[in-house]
Amino acid sequence: MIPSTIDMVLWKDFPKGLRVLLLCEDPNSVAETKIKLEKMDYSVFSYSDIQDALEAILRKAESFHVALVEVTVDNSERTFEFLEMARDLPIIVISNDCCLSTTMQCIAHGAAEFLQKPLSEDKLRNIWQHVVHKAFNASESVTPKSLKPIKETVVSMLQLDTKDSEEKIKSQSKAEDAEKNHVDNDEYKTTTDRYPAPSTPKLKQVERMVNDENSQENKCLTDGMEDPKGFLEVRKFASSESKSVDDACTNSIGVLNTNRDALTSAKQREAACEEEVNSADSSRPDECSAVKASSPTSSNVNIECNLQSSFDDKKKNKSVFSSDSLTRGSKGNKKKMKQVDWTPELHKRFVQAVEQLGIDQAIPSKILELMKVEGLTRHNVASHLQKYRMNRRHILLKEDDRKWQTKGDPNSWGYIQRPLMAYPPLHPTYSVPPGHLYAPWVHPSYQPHGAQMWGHPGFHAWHPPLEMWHWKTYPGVQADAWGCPVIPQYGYSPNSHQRLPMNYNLDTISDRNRETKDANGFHLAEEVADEVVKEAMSKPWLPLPLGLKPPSTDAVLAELHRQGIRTVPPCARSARAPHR
DNA sequence: CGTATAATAT
DNA sequence: GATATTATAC
Repeated sequence: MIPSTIDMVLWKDFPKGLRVLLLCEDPNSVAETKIKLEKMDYSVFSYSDIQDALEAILRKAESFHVALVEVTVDNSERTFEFLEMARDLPIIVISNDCCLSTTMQCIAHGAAEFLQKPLSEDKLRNIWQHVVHKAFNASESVTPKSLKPIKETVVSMLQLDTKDSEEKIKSQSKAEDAEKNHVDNDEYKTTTDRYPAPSTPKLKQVERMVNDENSQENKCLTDGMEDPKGFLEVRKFASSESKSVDDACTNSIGVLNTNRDALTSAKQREAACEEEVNSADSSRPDECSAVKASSPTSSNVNIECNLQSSFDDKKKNKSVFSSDSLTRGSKGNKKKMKQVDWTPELHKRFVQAVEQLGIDQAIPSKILELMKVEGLTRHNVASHLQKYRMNRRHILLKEDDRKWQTKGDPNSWGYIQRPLMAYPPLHPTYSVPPGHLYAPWVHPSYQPHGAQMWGHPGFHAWHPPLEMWHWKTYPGVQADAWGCPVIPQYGYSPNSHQRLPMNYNLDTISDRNRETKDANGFHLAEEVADEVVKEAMSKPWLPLPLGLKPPSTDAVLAELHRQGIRTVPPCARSARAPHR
């Protein structure tokens, strides 16, 4: 299963021949930089037009290993778009502009680094580090093909550099073969950790990581895994993108990430590391691990957990060596926790699937099918659906209570308020009071990361428009509301990024969610209305929830009378019991 | 499939 | 120690 990395052909003089996409609108600048880069044996493909560069990337993304892009005050918007389009590549932005806001925005849009011009030789020479970083840290599924050889090369180099590593890796491979269904569970880590400490702990970590990566890659390849890009995008943004390449690569390629931020987030996701040792369920061997493999952070979880353990003995004892996990391993009959982390993205996919089906058609198997998330099981979906429904019910009941409380006083303020809307009217100027009717659900593990990531002192100086983050992370903002439909926001354009100024027919490529929103906007609205009506009909005793106009009292009485019903109990349970 | 409940995390 | 989340049993 594990490809023998030893057989890999080494990339001699590694950075040499690395293919660099260079994009500067100033022709002189392009030429100048190109020459510099070529002196360092990079292969440079230069463009002075964003669209040309974009087309090149989209035509053959794997032609490049890294992109060097100049941003200017004039082209920043388009450059940001470019960054988004080329997210899978490591991108270094260069600029004369040293404004923090610009820098931030570039990084936020996916740039790996922001280099101030003029470009020194040193700066240019080191751009390969970003390639390595990306090769290791991007999720398997979004890693451009061009970066895979990089990883292999680095792996090979590391192996050659360490005498006993090869053996260790073999051992690990065995361990993994034995446990190949559980890529990053406790036993796996425990097993590897049990081996005698090699020369340097850090190298050990790297090797382990490398192995993890390989195994995941293997799985992905053999599974022909689908890559729901929209789903992956955010996590990538939230985790690996934030890592500093300088920290990672300058000292030693091996120390991929030792900064505390990552460790902190590792703490938060420690749960993900803690897994069943002896996952008894062999009926769907690949699925459990595949979920993790399909998540871009999965490898990072491992990395971070490993790093974490080396930094934090207490945690290590708990998460890696705890008797608990060993016991579980021997027994192998306890519940596996957290095979699936319902990240906001995953949840969004879920919600979208549910809505696409309509609430009454939304059964686990169909949702699962629609979600197209590799490795997710029907059980996972069912479980989540259960929670989703309960939440939904809860919300509806609350609203109902409110209505009942005011039912006797049609003129009361509450009653007038009553036409409750699950979503704002399709009007640009309408905004939902946050948490008013339906509190948007934000995954607890998401925001802290973001906060940490941007929590450095300079951050608050530049206040990023909130909408921007929404756009980046939650294109269908409402999609994350529990039990609340995903609502297209017609006419709402938080900032100029939202609507692409460019004529490329590519916008849907980079932002699937926008596409979804636009393409399904009315469809979703219909679904919503449909669902609401069904809900109302199935629970006639409940108040009409969504601003549906109740029939006039006269009309109701007339109809009842027509059906022969003359007296109506105050709380008639069902209008569908028409018999006398 | 849907719900209840156990196991675990926070 | 209550609550939330997820897996699993029914």
